[in-house]
Amino acid sequence: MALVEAGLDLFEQQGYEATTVAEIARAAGVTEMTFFRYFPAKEHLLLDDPYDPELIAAIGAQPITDPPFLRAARGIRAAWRALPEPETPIIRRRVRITAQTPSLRGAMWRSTGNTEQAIVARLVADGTSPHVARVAAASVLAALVAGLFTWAEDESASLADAIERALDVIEVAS
Amino acid sequence: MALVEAGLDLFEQQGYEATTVAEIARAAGVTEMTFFRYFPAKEHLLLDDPYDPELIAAIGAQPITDPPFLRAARGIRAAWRALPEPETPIIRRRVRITAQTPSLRGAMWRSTGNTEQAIVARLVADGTSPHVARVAAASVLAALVAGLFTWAEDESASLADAIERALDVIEVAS
DNA sequence: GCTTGAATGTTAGTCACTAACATTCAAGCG
DNA sequence: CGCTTGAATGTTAGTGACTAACATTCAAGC
Repeated sequence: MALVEAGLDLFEQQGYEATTVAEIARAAGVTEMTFFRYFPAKEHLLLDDPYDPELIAAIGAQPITDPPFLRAARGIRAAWRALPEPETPIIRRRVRITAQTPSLRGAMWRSTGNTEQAIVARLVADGTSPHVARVAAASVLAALVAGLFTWAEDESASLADAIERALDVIEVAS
Repeated sequence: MALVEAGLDLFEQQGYEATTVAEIARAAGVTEMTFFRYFPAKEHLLLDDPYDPELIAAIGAQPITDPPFLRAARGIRAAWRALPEPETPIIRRRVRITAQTPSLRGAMWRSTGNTEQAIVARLVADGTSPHVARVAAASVLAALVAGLFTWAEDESASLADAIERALDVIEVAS
């Protein structure tokens, strides 16, 4: 989509906040109104939601004898290992812009809400108490996001490696 | 401050998004402009930033032989144990509204950015690599926030206990 | 050729937030 | 006691994200 192209270019040149939706629309040869028909908000040019179903399944497949926090971390690890490396160049640009823009970091966190809910539901269904599940889900997702952000800024790393290394940090007991 | 009172009341009655800054100002007998002189944004009625210095010191005091993730978690635990229980009723109302409003959850995450930076800096100064430090800080803070949210909705718990229980979840190796 | 439906445009409005300028009013000083 | 000054507040006008109602274009498909 031309809007994504235009948006990424402008964000990189001028910064996210300094770039106007009208500007992006104009650069894509289209009206502001049209922008909002494709994306519900400016931030959705950059935020895409990921692979929930695989993630949840992988968490469910962890040995139930492990504590919930470890099941969540190892589930995410397994799910990412199984995933094909996606078209990283665009993703990297998006994540990099997100990592550098405070308001987008917040938006990203908000947008992982669904994933968080899903992980909590999975853990609770396996017998974990809700408040434990919430902490485990939030904390593991935070690690994942931190890994993503680091990856975006470090040109040399592969996505899969970055995620694995992030999970290593929190799986202290492994 | 009358604005905080008015804001909390209105948010609880109508929800955060449905409440207008002008409304809050009017309820406090003041102008919209005045609101923005006291708070840089609507969300700052609810978000206050906490006890960074104590936190950082406590993390620095952990035995350097522990992995960074554990040092961060145990530092936060120690810092909170040492803190007096603050005027919880208002804090609980604020956190509850925040927990229930997606955009505020995002804002909260963004506003912990400073704390996160500070923790990262402390860990890095103690010899941890930046990317490991980032993951540890993000993940531990996520657990803390999740604990806060759970506490806000569970009338029976004490703040300190809620935090301790949240940290228990991620300190699997303890 | 005509109809219909999807994509796009237009206009007008709301709300958060900013900037420039004006007003009030209560010390504090000569 | 009048004057000055400075802080708190108000006024006006604007920008930018986003919404809603309505109009237009235009390319199938009959």
